[in-house]
Amino acid sequence: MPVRQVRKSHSYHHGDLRDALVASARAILEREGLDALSLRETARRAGVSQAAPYHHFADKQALLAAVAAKGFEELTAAMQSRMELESVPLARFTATGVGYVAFATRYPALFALMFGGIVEKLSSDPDLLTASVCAYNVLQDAARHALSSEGRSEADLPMTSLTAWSLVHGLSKLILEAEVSPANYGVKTSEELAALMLGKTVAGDKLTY
Amino acid sequence: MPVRQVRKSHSYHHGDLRDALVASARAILEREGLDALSLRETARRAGVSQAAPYHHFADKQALLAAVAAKGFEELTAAMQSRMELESVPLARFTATGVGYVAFATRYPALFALMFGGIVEKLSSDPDLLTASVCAYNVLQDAARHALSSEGRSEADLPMTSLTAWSLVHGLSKLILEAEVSPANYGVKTSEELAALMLGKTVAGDKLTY
DNA sequence: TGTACATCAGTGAACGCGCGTTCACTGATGTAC
DNA sequence: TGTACATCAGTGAACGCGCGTTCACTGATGTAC
Repeated sequence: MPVRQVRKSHSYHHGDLRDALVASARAILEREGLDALSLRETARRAGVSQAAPYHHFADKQALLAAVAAKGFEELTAAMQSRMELESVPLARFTATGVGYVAFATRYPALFALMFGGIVEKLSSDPDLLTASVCAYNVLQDAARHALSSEGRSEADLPMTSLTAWSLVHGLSKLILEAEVSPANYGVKTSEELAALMLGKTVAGDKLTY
Repeated sequence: MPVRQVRKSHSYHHGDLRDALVASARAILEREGLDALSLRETARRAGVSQAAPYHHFADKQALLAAVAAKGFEELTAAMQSRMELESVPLARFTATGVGYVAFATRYPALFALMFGGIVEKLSSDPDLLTASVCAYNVLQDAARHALSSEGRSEADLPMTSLTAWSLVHGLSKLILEAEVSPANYGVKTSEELAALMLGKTVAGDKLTY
């Protein structure tokens, strides 16, 4: 006997409305953008009345926080899966960056929600905080291994991580918001551009920052 | 005889409402943030009826575009004034980056307006396009001189500029939106953090990207 | 096994809100004669 | 120099809109007995 009822059709109760609302919000984000993301529209998409979400989220901000947390989980997975394609520490490190840019440019509105200052609860929502810290840790762990494989001091870790994060975060935002186009740099996709840029910061198998 | 009437008090006509509206919008941005920036509130602050702005701007977007254009002019000035404090090409280059971060973190909401995808007319408003291109040119010119002073090929210019831009843009956004704090890196201000980061990408008087 | 009942996830109507924009208007200005 | 008039930057009331949120409610569910 399942603890949680799963999607019984024609039932008065929904089954798993919370997840469905997060999914609806996500769908609106990707199809219509951030401006179109309202609680009412989210409820509409989930086939439920406008008041229903209040049984699962305290307010709109709480829904947004849940969507953002989901985004950070996916970002973590995107970075990890790229990293696992490589074996050399330095290549694994740059792969996390390529994964970051690939995720950002594939889900622009979600990325904007995660980093655009829209979610006010960043630090107060524990799930969201955890998810975002996890994502950062992927990058930082990869940086740690890269540094140690080059015999460099662990004292460099914070700045090396911050520099890498700035590079990929900045590139992502510039592609999304400042009309930077991979085509202007002789490549087709944003991940190729990220790989190209990160490659320039590596000289003779050595990390330059 | 002045072509344009300047601020006659108690006059029915305002004198220079267009500039006053841009200034009001700017003030709202800095004090209350982007969410509080409405056409009505802007008119209120300028001491004028809610319909008055329509004699100077086609719609809200046009006002936003004007504010953003002003922002790019100030960003250009901020980068230039930093650069002019230095004489060595490489130092002048990194100085533009420090100026960029200083501007971004001093005027967070304005910076968000300039780069947050809020202004839809980025490419269609010629003043805005010009202003943003000017800002980019400061950075690119500094990069060109830095490269040439090191005897490197001008072919590297696009990627070097993009890398520098990504670094400073990313750092700015991370400070503003991801709770990155200069204090965690042993410095007090965001410009010190920028200088520290950019310094790490320079090894033995050589640019590493 | 059957029934009473507490629980709680839904409903749908309503609230007040500030917004962007439009409209017919009016007062001030500068200019042609 | 004085006056008629075109121009245009203002006014203030009104429009419709979708929003977040609240409310009393109702139907479905699981459980104690």
